[in-house]
Amino acid sequence: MARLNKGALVERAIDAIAADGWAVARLTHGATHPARFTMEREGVSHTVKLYIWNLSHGGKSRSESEFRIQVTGISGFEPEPNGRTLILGWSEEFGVFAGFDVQHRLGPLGASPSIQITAATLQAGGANGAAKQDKGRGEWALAVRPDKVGRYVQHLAAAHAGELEPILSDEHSPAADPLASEIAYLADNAEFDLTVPGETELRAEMIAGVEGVLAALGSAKPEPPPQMGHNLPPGPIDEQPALGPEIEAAAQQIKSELESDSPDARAVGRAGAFLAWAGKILQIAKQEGAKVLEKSKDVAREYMAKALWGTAGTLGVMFKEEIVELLRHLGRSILNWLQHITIL
DNA sequence: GGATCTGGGCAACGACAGCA
DNA sequence: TGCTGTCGTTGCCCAGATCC
Repeated sequence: MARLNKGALVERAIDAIAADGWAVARLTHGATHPARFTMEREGVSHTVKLYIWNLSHGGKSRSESEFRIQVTGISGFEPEPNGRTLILGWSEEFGVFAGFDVQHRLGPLGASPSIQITAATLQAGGANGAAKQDKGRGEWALAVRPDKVGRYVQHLAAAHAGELEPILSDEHSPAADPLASEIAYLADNAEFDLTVPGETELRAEMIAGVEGVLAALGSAKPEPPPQMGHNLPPGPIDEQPALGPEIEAAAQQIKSELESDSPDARAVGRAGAFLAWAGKILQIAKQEGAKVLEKSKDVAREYMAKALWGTAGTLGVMFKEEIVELLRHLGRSILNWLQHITIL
């Protein structure tokens, strides 16, 4: 089986992440190993350390199903501080990456240690997008198709806890949105210190963002259905907004927490993750609506002039266009705040 | 500048140990 | 006994050094 040199292996992984919509900036170049890079998307940024080798069969004396990476050239794995650390193997044969959990590989290495994964896992990963294999002691090895690698990095901890749903869920799920995912991750996993300098300024920024959302919601009540004419669109324009009450409730909850003396950062984070995701869904609704409306430029112009859009059959949303940006901006503010108060 | 040599890195392979 | 993980050996490949 053809194998790739180190530079090509790093390139393969970075290309996969970039193809998923992440802006990748390399911090190391060529065949430097481990490679380091940053990946940024929609206000979410990760610094990543990448260890990667070719995935090869275990040998003639081994089970046919056994594949592995052989860890050479390093004396041990060093996790990226405040970032993600990937241990990958690339299989040209299966067209998937094998991913191993650095948290289980932090001890001293042998002379040429290997980490195994089965052909069945690799095959399932190629077929389904991702697959997991229980290696015991709470460790999960993964097989991840290149188009899912970006999502894998985003949900690294959950994936190696055996949860594939965030990697495999569809593009409308919260897990598919980096901003909502990162906020939710911090809300559920980080420890916070509200006494750090600068917290009050960031909190004030969030309150302003929440008030902006609430104000926009107040002025985005459904308008009377437009007259149906030969050039007016049919469909959801006359439907009631489905996400409006939930967005308003979440925004009010955040506002209430932030105005208290000791806000619950987890509650703010969870509500904030929902609002960020709601913004994403509205954005998708807008884009899908635009696709539909491409067939009639007159209709599209009229729609956009009213700054309204809708999605038939999914959410039935109908909002002013500015709400998308207000929700996403608020999401970024909440992420910034959570990161600021996270105890390292 | 091109050909050849050399050493290091790494993948391939196999032996062995531990464990269920 | 079979499976899995670790370790050592072998040989290939590549980059740098050297020579013509």
